Amino acid sequence: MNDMASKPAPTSAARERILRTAHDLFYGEGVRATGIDRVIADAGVTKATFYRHFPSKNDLVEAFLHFRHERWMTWFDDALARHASEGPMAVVHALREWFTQSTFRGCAFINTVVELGGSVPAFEAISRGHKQDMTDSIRRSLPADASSEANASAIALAVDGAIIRAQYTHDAEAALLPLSRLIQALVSR
Amino acid sequence: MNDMASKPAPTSAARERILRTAHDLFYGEGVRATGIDRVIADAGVTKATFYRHFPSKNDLVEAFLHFRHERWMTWFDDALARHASEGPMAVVHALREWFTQSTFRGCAFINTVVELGGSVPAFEAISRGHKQDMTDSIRRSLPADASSEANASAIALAVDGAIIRAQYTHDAEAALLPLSRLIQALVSR
DNA sequence: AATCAAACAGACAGACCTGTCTACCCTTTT
DNA sequence: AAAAGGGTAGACAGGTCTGTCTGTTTGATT
Repeated sequence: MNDMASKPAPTSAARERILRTAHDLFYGEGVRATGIDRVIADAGVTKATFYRHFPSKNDLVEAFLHFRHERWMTWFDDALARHASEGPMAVVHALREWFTQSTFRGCAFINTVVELGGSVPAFEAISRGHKQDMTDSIRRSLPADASSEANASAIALAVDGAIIRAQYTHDAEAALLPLSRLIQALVSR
Repeated sequence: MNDMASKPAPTSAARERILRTAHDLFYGEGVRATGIDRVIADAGVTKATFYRHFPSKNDLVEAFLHFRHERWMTWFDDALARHASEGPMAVVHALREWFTQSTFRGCAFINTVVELGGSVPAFEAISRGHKQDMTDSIRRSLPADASSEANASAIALAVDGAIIRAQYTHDAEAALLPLSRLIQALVSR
């Protein structure tokens, strides 16, 4: 007997379309600014189908954050590897790729925490996990010595500052230049 | 003759109450999360009175940002002066005062830009002005040499990162420790 | 061929949001 | 005394939001 009969398919064409559509809208225009109806219309599904896969909007937001995490970390690790020859400056060159994209609108995790405040603690926890993973990636890109842990944490903090600055100035270099200065100072002590 | 007859009083008890109420709600719960009705109820005025002073919600948000700017910069300059004996670390001690307040919920300007996206360019411009003034205050707290300008810009970027980290970790020291490390590295080259 | 899950189609409820409008009151100024 | 500005009180319009519901069609498995 199968007592999982009530669960929808864990994966399906409709579910994928909903998730990808939600990703583009939530990231590009904001979670709060994007209504469920808009996701449904753009994904080309119906309300019943949508609610079969995602019982509430919060469930969709959570799926969006996980999806975004996978996507972003894969890109970030790859970009750091491609710029490994730049040493500790690899992160600056990686971020430049991101900041200059026309779709850039800051960090999805920071944005979501700011937009929804502390009203959904689960989102904050997911965001902390994301930032921890980002910090670990940065640490792995540094020479492994006694200070790499603390340096990675400091660089990650500066990266968040750079993301925010790129977001409100719409100027990648205005964010990357001070970031370079900070990293340079940190690793050349 | 008085051709300003149609303008409401530039200052009045009701207007002050609306603005202070809006400040607490907009900062504490978010601009988007706070409805006009809530501001009106908490301020103890009526809708007609509210709309006499602020023709639209956006007008109130703009007044809120100016009010917040005055309030925050006054505190920040004072805090930097009080911790001047700490040298370049003054900013860390100043921020500790803020981060440990129970009402701390990040930077009102970053939050507003993130919440409303680019939908209201005026808010982005006000936020850039605020960050410029913050950077200038930081610069004035540093020894005036050839690198103070660039250092202030870098520290301001790190401060934004620290604000964000304090906001999503709810842990002041988790933000202040890496910030200290960055500043220390920067000024001790 | 029968069955069943998944998707389609779209009406509907109930809440909340911004902003308008009518009517009355009180205080200050003229 | 009268006029006028700022306030109280609250109904109302028109839109948007999340989420529920009824019923139909399609397609794959059995």
